[in-house]
Amino acid sequence: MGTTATQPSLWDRSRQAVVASIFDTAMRLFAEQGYEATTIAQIAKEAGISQRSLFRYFGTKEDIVCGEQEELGELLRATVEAQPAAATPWEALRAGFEVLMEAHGDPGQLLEITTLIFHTPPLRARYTQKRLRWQELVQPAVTARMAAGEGPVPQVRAAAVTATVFACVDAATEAWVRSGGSADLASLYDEALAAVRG
Amino acid sequence: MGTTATQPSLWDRSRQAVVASIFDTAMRLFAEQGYEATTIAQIAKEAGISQRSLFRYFGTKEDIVCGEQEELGELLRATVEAQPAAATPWEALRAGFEVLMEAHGDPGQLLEITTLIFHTPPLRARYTQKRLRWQELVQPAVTARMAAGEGPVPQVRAAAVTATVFACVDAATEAWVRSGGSADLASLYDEALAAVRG
DNA sequence: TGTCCGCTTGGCAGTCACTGCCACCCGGGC
DNA sequence: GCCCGGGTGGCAGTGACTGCCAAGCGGACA
Repeated sequence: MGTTATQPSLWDRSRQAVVASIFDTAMRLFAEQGYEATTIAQIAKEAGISQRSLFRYFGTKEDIVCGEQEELGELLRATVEAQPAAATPWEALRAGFEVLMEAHGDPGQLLEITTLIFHTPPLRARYTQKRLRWQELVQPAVTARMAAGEGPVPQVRAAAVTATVFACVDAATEAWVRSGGSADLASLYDEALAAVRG
Repeated sequence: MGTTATQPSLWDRSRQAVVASIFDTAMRLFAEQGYEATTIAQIAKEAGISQRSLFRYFGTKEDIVCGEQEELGELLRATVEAQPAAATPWEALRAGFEVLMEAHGDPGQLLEITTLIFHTPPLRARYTQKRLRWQELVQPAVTARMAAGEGPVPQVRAAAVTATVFACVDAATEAWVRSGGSADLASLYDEALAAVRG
């Protein structure tokens, strides 16, 4: 997919507009009444769209909030694999997450989304499930970097390293949310990893 | 009766019997047709109980499989807190999981349950969600052990250590499932943690 | 023994997320 | 003017789950 730098295409444009409209409406309602108390019917109505069409844009209610993770996973994988061969898995993954953080435009909105996810159990479950997919995506790169100079790497070892990095990202994100977004996410991550590996 | 620890109470007994009957029926059907293709109505019918009552024993379909995690969390917390004060958080948590593994009677059934969970995304999401609760339970004990001799411990650090241990348990469990139960779970865990902290 | 009481149970109707199906509309090519 | 492909809405249905209420059942007690 890296080849086709997909142009806006006028058709995508309107699609993006509809998606954004649904998303904004939903986030407003979630903030006003809570996630569970807001029904799909209500979101569709206020966004001026049929319930049926809403499900064509977002497969599930959870995906209205957690949807964009899909694309970001690919970016993470590509970034990690693009790191210099000399980089350790830890360094490569850290670089990957650094890019992800920059990739998100509005930091205020990111905080809003993340806070909602971390305070809503079913959303957090979905979020974790998608991050599991990310782990599978970067696993090959991690395995390759761990194999440098030595024999084959047991899957457990690569899986453990990957999962640990994600666990630290999680701990850092939680602390970031708890701080109301005032703390520095990258510093929190470094402190988390230092506590583990230090 | 003599010791206050467990009161069979005759009433609990029949409850346990009903729970086991529902559980066995469900696991059989899940194995035959898959988790998603099996409906609550079908489980209730084959277990000879009304749908309404089934939901009184298991709040959700997922809890039929992931239900017993609730009680085990308390056992984990108690065990970790009961470790000698000199034990590091890593040692205390490892001891906790060791007890958990022994706590489960039938290892074959444990493998069956775990395999099902790891192969069914919504179940795995639920499972992860419950393990998050375990993390909250043991967090105080971890914090206390990290504070030994030093100043207050930032929450990120304790959360990172806890989450890392759980990540390694997860990696080990996945490898264990992949091996069909033939590998040794404790050894896999040790190897996972060594890959991270080594 | 009969009666009351608390607890469990089952059925029923309703909600909500989500899906399949089909009829409809709308812009562009011929 | 006609056709046609893709987006859209409505509608009925499924499956998980909940609230409500009436019925059963065992024990306590007179």
